[in-house]
Amino acid sequence: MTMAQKNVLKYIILGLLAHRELAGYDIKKLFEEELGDFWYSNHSQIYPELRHMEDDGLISSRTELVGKKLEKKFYQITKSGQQLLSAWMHEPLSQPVPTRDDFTMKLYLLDSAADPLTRQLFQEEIARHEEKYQYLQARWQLLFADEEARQKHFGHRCILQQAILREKQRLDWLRQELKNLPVQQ
Amino acid sequence: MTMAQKNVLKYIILGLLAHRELAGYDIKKLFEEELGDFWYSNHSQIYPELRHMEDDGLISSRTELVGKKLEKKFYQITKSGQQLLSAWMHEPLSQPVPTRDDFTMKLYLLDSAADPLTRQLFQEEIARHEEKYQYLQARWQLLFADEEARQKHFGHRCILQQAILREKQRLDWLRQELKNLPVQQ
DNA sequence: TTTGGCATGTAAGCCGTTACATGATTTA
DNA sequence: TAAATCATGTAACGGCTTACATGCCAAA
Repeated sequence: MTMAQKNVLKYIILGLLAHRELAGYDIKKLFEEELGDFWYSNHSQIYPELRHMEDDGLISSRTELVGKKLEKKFYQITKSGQQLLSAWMHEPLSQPVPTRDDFTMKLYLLDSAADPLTRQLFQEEIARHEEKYQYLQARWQLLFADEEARQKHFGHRCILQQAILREKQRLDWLRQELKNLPVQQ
Repeated sequence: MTMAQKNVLKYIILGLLAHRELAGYDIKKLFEEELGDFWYSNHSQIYPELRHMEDDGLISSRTELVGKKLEKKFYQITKSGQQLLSAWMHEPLSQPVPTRDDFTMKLYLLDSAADPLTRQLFQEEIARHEEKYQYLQARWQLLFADEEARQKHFGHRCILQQAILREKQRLDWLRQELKNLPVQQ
């Protein structure tokens, strides 16, 4: 009954192509550079998916020459693709999935707060999220420092801001818990 | 290089068995009732994994009769299993994976805050997280209402508390953003 | 001219979901 | 006695990762 993750990559690609035409490599780059914190797919998944979508008539393509021999294949969304994208955008959100986060699971499996591993685990998790927090803030500065940019790219601003807040909240909680751990000698 | 999620289920099972012996069905129940927000596996994955782990000598088993015919197979962790579990617990945490959350992706793909879909999306996401927030708080009341219980089950208390805070923070942010959306007529 | 990035592809395997399947036991 | 739950299993399939593979182009 749940349905869960039914080829979401397809809709992501449609959504990206709805803004402008892109080649497979461009999509790969978007995942690596701009979207990586929220969605990622390998090129080995992207290229076959694109051809499959073209077979289904959701997208069309044209080939452009880069240099003298290298061909770059740009894809455009079709009417049919736009309809499918719109249908997905209007579909109810799927149920939240388990976090499957290894820190969380290791923490759960610990017997007591006094276990030396506990402190180590918290410290490691803090370092991991501190790094991410810094990285996300740097991206915010880079992308949305000025008011003008904040007006454009509404969706992008939104999700980046939410990600930053999430990291901050998690760091606060982690540091609080670490402080309350029993001291070992 | 990344390694990421290398059969974590195996270690979860080892961690659970480190506390007490369990049958496959018990593990399934734990995922459904106690752990479902953080980890979940279907029984069709659990049972083959258990037999595989027994073949590898990580766990052993004994069979108990329920009623007159029904056999229940209890598994215990072995020395070898304890060693592997400990090694995993000491392993560095894996890198955070992309959220792959459909709300986040839909939001990113929206062109502007003025799109009627935006408001609808926020409202739906709020409802989704409100429900989860209520559910998690009910679980907290049920499990950790009294001080005594809070001392035991350290790990469980920790991750439940963090999950509640996470939902709360997300709800606050969602409501704030919704308030700031341009009004439509 | 060499190195790194551009550009696209195939294939194996793992993890997880869904569905199919069977039968016993307990509870209402 | 019927329905719900206990208890365990197999099989098909899809999504994602990893590895293998090829060749062109731009910049140092």
